[in-house]
Amino acid sequence: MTSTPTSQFDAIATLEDAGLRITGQRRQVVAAIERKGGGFTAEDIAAELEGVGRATVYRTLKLLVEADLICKLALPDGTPMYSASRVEHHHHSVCTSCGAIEEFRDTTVERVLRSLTREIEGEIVGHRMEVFIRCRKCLDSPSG
Amino acid sequence: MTSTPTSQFDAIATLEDAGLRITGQRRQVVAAIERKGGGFTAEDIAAELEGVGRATVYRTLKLLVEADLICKLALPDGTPMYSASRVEHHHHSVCTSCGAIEEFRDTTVERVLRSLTREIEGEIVGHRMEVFIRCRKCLDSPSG
DNA sequence: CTTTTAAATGATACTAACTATCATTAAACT
DNA sequence: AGTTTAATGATAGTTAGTATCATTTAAAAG
Ligand SMILES: [Zn+2]
Ligand SMILES: [Zn+2]
Ligand SMILES: [Zn+2]
Ligand SMILES: [Zn+2]
Repeated sequence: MTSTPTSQFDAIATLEDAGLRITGQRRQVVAAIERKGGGFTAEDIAAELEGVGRATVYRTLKLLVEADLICKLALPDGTPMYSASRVEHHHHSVCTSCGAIEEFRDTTVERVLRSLTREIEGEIVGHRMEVFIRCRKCLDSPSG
Repeated sequence: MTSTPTSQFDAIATLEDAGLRITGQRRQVVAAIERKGGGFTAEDIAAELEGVGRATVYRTLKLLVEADLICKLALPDGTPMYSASRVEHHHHSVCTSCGAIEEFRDTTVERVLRSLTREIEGEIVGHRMEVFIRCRKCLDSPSG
């Protein structure tokens, strides 16, 4: 992995630039996200940060999603997951066995989007693409 | 729209072929889905079919998703929506203003998938792509 | 450095979208 | 028609949030 890890200062600075107050709780949520690797749930964060209320965790995650600092996505069954954004525009691979989430960038996806302009009625305002995988770790594990 | 509408007989026959019992409730859920156009929620169906229990509606929708007769997808904020499948493998356009869902097929998306095999660690088992739009109806409405 | 003030927090209650339990009902096979 | 077993529905429980509102606190003002 050669991408730069998300810096706490970046996330905090972005919130600050948006005119939001930098509270201890928001610092804690951002720090917890940085400690997570691939993907996490809101409840993961809430459980880890006993000193931060559940409502505040959800409120902060929503702010971070709106600021494009994290992504909210769904497993095939709809279970919501969050994932820290490390590169600007990206898509996700999600392991259906262990839930591991990785980002990937692929310009061919964007090229497809441009070709869809002809097929789709209306104005395209965004898109989402998820690739479901069995990750290397899960493939290599004894349970196959 | 030139695609063939989903036939109730198809859905019922598919469930039957899977060894499931054809109950009055399942017929009613399938019929309700056929009456819907673009997209619907589980609660839409439950509210419309007063004679069918909510649990049964959710159970039936799950069966139909598993049989690929309907798709479950999410609005940008994660709100789950269902949409009848009319063509075999497809993706969705979702209007972020009114929630209207349309299917589209695009072979270039599948070509992208093949190219991703080189970029993504692990074995690709599936994918999902949603294009968010403002539909013609919403663009043409007085509120812009 | 205090004071001010509006944003943020947390406890609580509530909602949405399911899921589990289990006694009762009814497909479908004989 | 009788038997069996899947399916149903009422109820309660779970997960992932959102709304309310009294209390706290960040940060701007003095
Ligand atoms: Zn895995
Ligand atoms: Zn993209
Ligand atoms: Zn619309
Ligand atoms: Zn596809």
